[in-house]
Amino acid sequence: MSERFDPATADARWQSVWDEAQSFRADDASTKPRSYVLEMFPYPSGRIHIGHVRNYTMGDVLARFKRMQGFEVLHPMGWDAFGMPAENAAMEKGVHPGGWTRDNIANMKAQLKRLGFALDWSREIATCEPDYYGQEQALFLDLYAAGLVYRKESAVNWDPIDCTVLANEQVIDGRGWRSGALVEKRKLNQWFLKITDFADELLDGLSTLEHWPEKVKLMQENWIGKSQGLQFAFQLSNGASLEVYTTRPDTIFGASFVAVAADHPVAQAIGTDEARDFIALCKQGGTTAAELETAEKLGFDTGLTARHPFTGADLPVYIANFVLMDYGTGAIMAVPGHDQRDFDFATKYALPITRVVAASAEDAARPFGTEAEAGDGVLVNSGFLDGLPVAEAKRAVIARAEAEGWGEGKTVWRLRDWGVSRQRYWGTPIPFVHCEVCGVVPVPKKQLPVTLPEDVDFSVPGNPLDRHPTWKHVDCPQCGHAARRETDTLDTFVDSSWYFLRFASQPADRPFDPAEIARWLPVGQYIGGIEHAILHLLYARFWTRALARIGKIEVAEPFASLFTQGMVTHETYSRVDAGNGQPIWYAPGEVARDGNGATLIADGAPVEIGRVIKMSKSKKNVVDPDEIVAKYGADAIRWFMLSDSPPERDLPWSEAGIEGCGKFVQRLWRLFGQYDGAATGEDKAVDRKAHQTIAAVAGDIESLGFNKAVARIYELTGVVEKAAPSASRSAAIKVVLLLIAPMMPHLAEEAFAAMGGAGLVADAAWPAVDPALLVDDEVTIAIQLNGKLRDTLVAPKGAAKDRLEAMALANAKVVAALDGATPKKVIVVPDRLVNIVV
RNA sequence: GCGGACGUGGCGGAAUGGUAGACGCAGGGGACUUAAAAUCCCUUGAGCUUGCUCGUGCGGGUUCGAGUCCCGCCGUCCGUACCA
Repeated sequence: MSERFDPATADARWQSVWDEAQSFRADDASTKPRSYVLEMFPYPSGRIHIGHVRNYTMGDVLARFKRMQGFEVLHPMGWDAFGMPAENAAMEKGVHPGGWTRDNIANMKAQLKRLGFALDWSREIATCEPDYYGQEQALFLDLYAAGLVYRKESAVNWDPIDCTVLANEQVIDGRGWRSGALVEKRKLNQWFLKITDFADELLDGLSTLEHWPEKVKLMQENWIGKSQGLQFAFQLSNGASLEVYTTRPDTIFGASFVAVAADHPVAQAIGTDEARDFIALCKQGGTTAAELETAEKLGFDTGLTARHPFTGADLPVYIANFVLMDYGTGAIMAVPGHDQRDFDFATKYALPITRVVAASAEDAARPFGTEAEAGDGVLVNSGFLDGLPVAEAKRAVIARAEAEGWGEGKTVWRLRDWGVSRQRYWGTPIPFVHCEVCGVVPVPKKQLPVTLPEDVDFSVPGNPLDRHPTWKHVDCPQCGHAARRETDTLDTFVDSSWYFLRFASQPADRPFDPAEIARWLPVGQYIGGIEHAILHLLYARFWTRALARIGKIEVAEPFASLFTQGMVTHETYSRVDAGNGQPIWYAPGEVARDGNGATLIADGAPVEIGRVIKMSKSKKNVVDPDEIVAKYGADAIRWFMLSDSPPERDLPWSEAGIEGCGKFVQRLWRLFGQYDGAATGEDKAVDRKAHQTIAAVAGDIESLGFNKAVARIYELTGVVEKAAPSASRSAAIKVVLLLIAPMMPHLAEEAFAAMGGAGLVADAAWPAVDPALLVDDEVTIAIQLNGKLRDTLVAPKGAAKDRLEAMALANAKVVAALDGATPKKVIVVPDRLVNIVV
């Protein structure tokens, strides 16, 4: 063997060996047990980011490990290729979104190949290609036929200068990012998917997802937001009635005003100039929840009153900017004492704040501080409800309302239907035609795909499809009259809601073959960022259930096991610009870093080391995976991605860290060079360590605890290095090679070949474990006095409690501490500790 | 605003309610070398009286025993429905 492992030649050599052998091609006809390992596919932004490397390395280790364990593994890769950045590039650089995207895909694919991922490239998908989005259009038509697609008015961010719809991301401090104009809400007729039809299923289904993180399930549960409440009608002073919904019917005696949303019919009907001005005021600003909820609470007194169903009091009716038309009925009864938004509003407009829930009946008159009290307690100042706990009072009010006929208990969901219309070019065209005679007409399936026109103009803001000279002019598929093609495209979340099905099966004439789907799905392990905890993962669950409901597939949940990985972060380097006081950021490559500080290479003067944050172009704290691979090899960067930080947490990138990984690659190479197949003699300690490590690492990989697996491999490596030559040692060297094979596959192949091994490590089996070698026969027992460690003793494993107690009581330190006294109590935990309480 | 998570040495972190700091990085000391690189060995939570005290964001609580469980704070991060 050569002295050093040379990734510059070895990496590419093994990558092409795997390619030619089609080592990672999933065989649909295989009789082996199957394992579908999937990482969230990337948006082709231009370059692979270190975060991608981390995500795909984790998936790769698992995929290779599953292969070693005898599974037929499906481990595919593709491109979430529609989206705004391509249009931005078109506007800024004058390139075509398609050309830009496809160039990026080519570059990023080459980058992924250099990292040696065990991917089945024969199943590669790009969502921007008609063979993918055409099938998506077919599925969309199926959902439409099943009544799960409809149109309704909905608000968007409108830039009044550019006359264009803005994404939330394009609204900065309430202004359009290019024009700087104050953004307003504008209503458009848009396409919706009936995800709310599945609210119950999506909620109940969470309990079947045993291998999902609890936090993600909890977030989805809260997002779906099932609540039981009371819907009831107030009689208004103008003779009309007003339906309101409340989740706190128990607090009804504390209602001091009623509020409606600005686009509620009651508000619209006021008709005075002042009311119109106020409603216009509510239209200012963007559509995000964060913006709506943090905006100053504003109200307009309509002059109407609403009669309280119990007290008969006349409550003022306000139009309020914090009431949402999309939730409940768009109107509320406001109880300032026990809801913070109502409290803020009542304080501002000097409305009464009444206590109706208190810790106890004696507490009924206690004044409020500066906040509402939303907590539990008993009802006070509430007539027939006095003394009841909150939950009972809720039931009592609902029962009374139903008995008297003015209201009913109702389940309401926070989840809203999914608006999928986007007024943009670079997305899946929505396959519909608007005909003056027939109305909205679906494009017949045989005319699919509806493809995007290539000749588009990005020189002015707005949707190029809308102003294209010919594309949108078509004949009605139904009556043949001149008609207009739908120019909205689908939300890119639709593209990512079924790609995992297309990976499993991709016939040319259908979206997928249900039989193949049944064989591969659900995905055994899905890995991606926590930022997708709600939207992407909920939409994908919804699509799967919707396709199941209409009989296309028989899968209920797409992802059996989910893992959310942390971000890759890096220190920031900056200096304050003397001129404008703004920081100037420097890239890691421009900076020389030692143990104490950092200096700018260009002038040798110090720069400030800032916080460790997510890598971002604006802060320049990015590193390019290609440069790292060129310098240290693919295995070193893969090893770094798995080391130290637990995979669900952030991983701070460091030069020192990657250098250490490069050194470890060489250290292993030297160890592998010491392999001697002819060595003889047994070394029980080495055997034991090797087998314990095999079992532990397998468990760690299975549970994606890569950092722990890495630590154990370091330990075993240290033990084997120090051991004297023996057959055990040689066997252990081979064990190390197989354990690191999923993580550092190039090194493993190169060393295996140099040892004279036959075949590929990529096809090797995971080493077998001898259970007899897993247990030690002696354990160290802690001796505690009052829970504090005083000494330890060595005892045979499984020693009886009274024997351990006797050994501990005979301990010199214990004898000294007791000084002849009898201990109050002795707690013995077998194989663990003896705690003597004095 | 709302929902969710996280917080342990100089740094990343380990620890079924049971010996806090495994393993790695960085630091200190040494070996090898003409020298350097590479490699190897030893050492490294803090304090002091050198065998004891204190130590897991802060304040309480439960327990024989709390990094771990409970209550209340503080800080940071993620999501918030048109970023992907």
